[in-house]
Amino acid sequence: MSPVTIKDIARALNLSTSTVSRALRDSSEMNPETKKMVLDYAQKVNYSPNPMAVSLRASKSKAIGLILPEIANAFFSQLINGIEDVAYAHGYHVVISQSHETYEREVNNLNYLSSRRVDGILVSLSSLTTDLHPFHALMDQGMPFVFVDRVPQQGQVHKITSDNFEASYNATKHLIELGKKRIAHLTSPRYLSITTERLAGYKKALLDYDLTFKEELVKYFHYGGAVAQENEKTIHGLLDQVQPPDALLAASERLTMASLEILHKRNMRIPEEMALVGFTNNAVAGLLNPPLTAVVQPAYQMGEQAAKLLIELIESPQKVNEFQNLILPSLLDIRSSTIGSKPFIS
Amino acid sequence: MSPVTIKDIARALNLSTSTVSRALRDSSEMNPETKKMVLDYAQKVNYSPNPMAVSLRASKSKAIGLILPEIANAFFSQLINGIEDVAYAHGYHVVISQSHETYEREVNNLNYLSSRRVDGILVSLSSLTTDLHPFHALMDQGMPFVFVDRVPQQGQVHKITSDNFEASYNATKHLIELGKKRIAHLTSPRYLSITTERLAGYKKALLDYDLTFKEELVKYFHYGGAVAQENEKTIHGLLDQVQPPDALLAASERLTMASLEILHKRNMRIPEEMALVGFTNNAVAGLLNPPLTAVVQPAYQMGEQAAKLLIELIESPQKVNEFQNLILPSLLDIRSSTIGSKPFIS
DNA sequence: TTGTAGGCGTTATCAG
DNA sequence: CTGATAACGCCTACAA
Repeated sequence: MSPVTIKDIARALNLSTSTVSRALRDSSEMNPETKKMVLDYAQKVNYSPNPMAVSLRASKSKAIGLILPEIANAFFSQLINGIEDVAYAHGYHVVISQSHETYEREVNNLNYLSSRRVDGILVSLSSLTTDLHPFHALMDQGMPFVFVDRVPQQGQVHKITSDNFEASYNATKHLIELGKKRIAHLTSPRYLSITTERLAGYKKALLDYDLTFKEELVKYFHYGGAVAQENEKTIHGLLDQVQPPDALLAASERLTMASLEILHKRNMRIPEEMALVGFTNNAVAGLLNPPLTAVVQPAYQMGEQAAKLLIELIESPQKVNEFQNLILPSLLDIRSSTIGSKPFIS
Repeated sequence: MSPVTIKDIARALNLSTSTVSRALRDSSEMNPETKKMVLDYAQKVNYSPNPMAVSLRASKSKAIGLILPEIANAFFSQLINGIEDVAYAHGYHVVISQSHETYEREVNNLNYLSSRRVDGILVSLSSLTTDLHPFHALMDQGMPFVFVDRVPQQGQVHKITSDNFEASYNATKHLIELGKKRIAHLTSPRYLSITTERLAGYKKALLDYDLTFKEELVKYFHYGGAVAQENEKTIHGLLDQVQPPDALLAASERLTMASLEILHKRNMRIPEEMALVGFTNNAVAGLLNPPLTAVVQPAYQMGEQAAKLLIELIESPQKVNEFQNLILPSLLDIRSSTIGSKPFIS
């Protein structure tokens, strides 16, 4: 009924628990026949070691913590996918927690995970995080950390990101080459790394193509698009400016969809009146009205790499003696919301 | 550096570990002053109990396992959301694993979770699962189980589902009332509960409105829509029949999107030539081309209820002496893919 | 009211 | 080559 233990096996085979343990750990310093006997019996009774006992003994939980803004989002769920696959393959399980884009919950989760004694933590920062002290406090205590996608702007940490500068540069360039002159950029709060990098790519493209950067065409969304009211107010405000934009570059899933929705409501012709490029990993971008030109981040691969690095950090910290900073390329999927082969009629 | 233990506190305060333990557990059988002293000190040094030790002692892991087909899917990620929130609030963490719609990986995950000594398991079955023996074997050993959404067709188990019959009935009725006569149903393999129930709702609506059920208008997808090749072959086949349908009712996220994509490719007018209703929790259903009439399941609530029930089962099994079978209502979001207020031009 | 001792399951060290 | 012992951190009879 209750799980078989080493003690049970020892009793059944008239051996000591140490011998059984040795056999199970496949030690070479023992009689091969004894070993075989133990292994066979263990197999027969379907023995599997109690992970809590192993963990207690080794002071390792074989668990990694994950803190991210939200789960129900194409980018993050693909990211989890990559993380889970790698973690699982290495015998780790993943404890997921969501910050819901608030700093308070993020710190709560951090405390929860450390009290859970996870062996390492993966983080994608909330849009409201400015103070990294709680993270550094844990790092100083030796907890391995890897940041993914939304990483700290400064400080020595391990990070896995996608090439936000390049992605944003290419998206902007694409719009410019289509003749757009007043390209607006809708993005997350300033203090996020992704914001800075995407903004920089956007600016550089303008510069390279002799368009002047206009501050009034950049809108920062405090909640990164998570609050519908803020989205509507700001986007309508942008479109109602005296000199409205002729194209939008939205820097997040939610901002992209909010923009599209508002363009629909205003019955604007896309891309003639207003072109739209958005960062999104949603699989149905091509089925939207109109099919959406999208910046697609390599979410699954980012998850894989992040988990891989974290597990290396956990298992052989000395091997990784420099701070890693891996940058994976994004894709620009060009569709009708910019090239407009199919007219959108509302 | 290393975490504070009860022993550390005992030493610092010149007490025995049992006294410290008692204070921490807020025992009444002790000197209030001693208790206060311990509590204050524990607070000061930021003591938190080692969960592995607690788990080993109590033989409870405070973890629940979750097996589902995939994470990167709007329905399942919302489901996880609900589960996580409830679990977290009760001090449990969730170990997620994906079957990727195969039976083999599902059984692997089951074994992994039980070797991990999770306190209970939540399952949404893969589309290929027919043999429930591995589940029942574990149940017989006392492992609490709750099934969600894709639940076993027979056998005494706890289940949380949405009202598939009603949802499907209403969707079909909606199509009939719009004048559709040849409504096709695209669905998962026959042995899934959701398939049977959705098929039954579909049939009943036809019956109630004097339309005859035609076997050739029902298509079962072995992989539940996960394999693009099967999707295309089957859907094109359906549309190429001598008497093609005039409406589609797709019973899963992937089948819905695959259908829409193929209708696009064939330049069909939706809903005039072909109406489409699909089961999907994708937030952007309203931004699709055309905006999609969707059956939306209460994924978050299903997750909450499932986690709540499982935790009850774990913590007070005697309280739940009957098999629960909770059925939550779905929503039908009616949009242009059926009522066609906005023409779709390709 | 507090302390001692033993055990949860495992493994490493040290004897034999 | 095998066995006894102790320890990981916590809790709880039982003893004082």
